[in-house]
Amino acid sequence: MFNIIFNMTSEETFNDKQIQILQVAETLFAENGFDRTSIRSISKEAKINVAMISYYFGSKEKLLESLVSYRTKDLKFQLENLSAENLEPIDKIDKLIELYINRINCNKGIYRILHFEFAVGNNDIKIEVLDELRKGNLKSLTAIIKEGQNKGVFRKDIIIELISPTILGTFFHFNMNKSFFQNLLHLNKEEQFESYIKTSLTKHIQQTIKALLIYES
Amino acid sequence: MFNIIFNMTSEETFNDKQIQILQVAETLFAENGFDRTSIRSISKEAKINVAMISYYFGSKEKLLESLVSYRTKDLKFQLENLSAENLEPIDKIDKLIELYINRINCNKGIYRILHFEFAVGNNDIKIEVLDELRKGNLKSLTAIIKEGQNKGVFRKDIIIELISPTILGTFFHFNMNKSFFQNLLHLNKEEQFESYIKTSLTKHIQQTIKALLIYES
DNA sequence: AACAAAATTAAACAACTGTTTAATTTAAAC
DNA sequence: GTTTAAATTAAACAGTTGTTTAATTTTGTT
Repeated sequence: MFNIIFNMTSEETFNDKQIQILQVAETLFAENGFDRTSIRSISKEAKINVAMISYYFGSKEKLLESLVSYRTKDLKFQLENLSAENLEPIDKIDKLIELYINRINCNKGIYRILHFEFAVGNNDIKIEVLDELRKGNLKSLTAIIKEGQNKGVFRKDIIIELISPTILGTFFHFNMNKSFFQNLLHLNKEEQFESYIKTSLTKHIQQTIKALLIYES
Repeated sequence: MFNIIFNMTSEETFNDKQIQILQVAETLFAENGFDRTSIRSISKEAKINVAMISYYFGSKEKLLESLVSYRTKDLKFQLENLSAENLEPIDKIDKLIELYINRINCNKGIYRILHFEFAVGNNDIKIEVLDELRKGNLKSLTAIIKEGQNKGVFRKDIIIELISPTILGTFFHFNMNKSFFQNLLHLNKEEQFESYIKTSLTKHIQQTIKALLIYES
């Protein structure tokens, strides 16, 4: 009857209606979380019938999976170019951190969702795309740090695996306690908060990582 | 009739039944998240009637609030004592980080809950206890850093507000991507993972913060 | 124009949600 | 033992949830 193929694992192409739904879902999931977002609110916001979501995606969870693969499609190759660039290792670190933050900041929605929905004991939802992405990131970072170590600029007793938790952890923690820090740092307006991330927070993280890499105790 | 005072802001004392409920709630909230945990499942696990939760705590959200204040009671005082201790600022930083991690690690449940439930745009749930806790933490940290700055040990252009996001963010990010790091660092057994946190991760964070505080660029 | 497939709809469904009710049992005080 | 308040219960309540049905409209093909 309604012969829709739900598991289009290799190459998913979404039509206009599906993309419309995905965009609304992204906004609402990011705003309220997966559980607190009803498919009725999605359908209402997207101005489509509730049944269309089941019709197109199969279920609410499948909708989330589709959303993830829709948004993390081209993300993978972003960092690889950087480590190949003709820059000093320390400047590469600066650029890498800036790239990280900018990238995540521009795709707040999906990263917020990922951060939440896949970190809980939410083992029902498993996405291997995410694992590949993380491993790719680690590889690029390792290349840069090894280069710096060979040049004698970076210390050699660094646990490289713990660098990105510090970068990303700091950023996410700051974002996730947004209202607290808005209040604390008097960043009431959205643009102020955004600006603070792009300048002070980015600089803080760069400073931190560089200090860790260079400082001799 | 059922004259129970729900807003016992200053001094809340819980009876055995309430503590029993709180403990079960903590486990289930941490395992499945706040939304995915029904009060029926709590009541079933705690072997009490559903109505008892409303009876004792007022509502599901109030239960969560009670849980938070129940678990974060004495952290505040531990930190306050630390900054008053007779130690060099740099050793206080070490101790503070160790205290943080140990504390959070021993109370995984509640911190996992906090991390998730209050980070989303979950503005319905507002807990002033949490805000006080964070501000208290910041105050203790500020005291230590200021002391170090006055002694000429720490640099003066540090944004103190961004220190604890780095400490906590790193720790949480590591924990929330547990399975990834277990795989990456070959910490398959639980005790190995725990041990890694207590040694390598703690050391990494201490090293990072100290480097940031001391390093002259 | 006629037909079939796809898209869209309103309504129903069944299960679950947090909370409240009113009745009953337990405990404490006198 | 009686009285009174607290604790506990099963049941009902009112709402929401994700999903499915079956009917209707739209679209594309011949």
